[in-house]
Amino acid sequence: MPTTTSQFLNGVPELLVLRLLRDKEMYGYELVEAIRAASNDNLSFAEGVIYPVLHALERDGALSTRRQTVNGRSRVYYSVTPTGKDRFDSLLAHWQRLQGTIAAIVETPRHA
Amino acid sequence: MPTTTSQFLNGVPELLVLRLLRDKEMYGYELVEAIRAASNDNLSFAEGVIYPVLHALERDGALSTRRQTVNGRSRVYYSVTPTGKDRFDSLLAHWQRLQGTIAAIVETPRHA
DNA sequence: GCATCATGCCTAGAGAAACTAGGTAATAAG
DNA sequence: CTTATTACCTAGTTTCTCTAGGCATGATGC
Repeated sequence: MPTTTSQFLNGVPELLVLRLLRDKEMYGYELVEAIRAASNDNLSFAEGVIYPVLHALERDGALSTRRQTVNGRSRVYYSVTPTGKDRFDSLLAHWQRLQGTIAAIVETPRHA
Repeated sequence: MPTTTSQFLNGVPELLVLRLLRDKEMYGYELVEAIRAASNDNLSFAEGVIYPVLHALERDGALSTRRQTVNGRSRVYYSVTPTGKDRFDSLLAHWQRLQGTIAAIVETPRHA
């Protein structure tokens, strides 16, 4: 059974990636730090989590890429496509709906 | 990639099972319906999801069982042990923390 | 000059969990 | 007498996070 840590995280990396990239394009390594910072160190997804998510989203047409070399290191900048925006909207709606449903159940004094 | 349905559900069955059983003991089949009802059909976990969760929680000492035959059909009633209550509390705290973190990020007008 | 660390990319394999798709059996309904 | 409902169960698939690496360049310390 789970260690009670790293629970509930299914789909969260994808949601956050789309959310942060919606504000501005970023490269993978930058995103890893951005998620940590935006969450006040509450959340920390390693590169091994983020890169596959980026690749999958790009494959699905939700992200587009642009390559650029800075200081001799090549970066891959990702930005959100219209498809990606739609995906984020529906993901977010889905999340909020779920969150509301669960809140209603756990906060009920007695079962309905 | 996911169909955007059935996302974010990691750990949710366990959370709801513990929550509903905290109010009153129930048997598996009943729980499946209870989750559907408590969520207004928003959530619907099949028996193939719920039964393994119940077995795992029992194995971990979070649930205790009582067998009873009603109308020739045998039911296995589950109730929450003190261990299970602790588990629910920490699971819930973990969920709420995550929920708050995500809410803060997605609701920020611009990235922090 | 040389080692170590930060930056920046990547993937393979493990592990965990939900989900599908069954199977068994008894009672109730048509 | 056939089908639906109740009630239990599990094996196998899928999907995803996570660990643990590998590769390469530039900066820092000694």
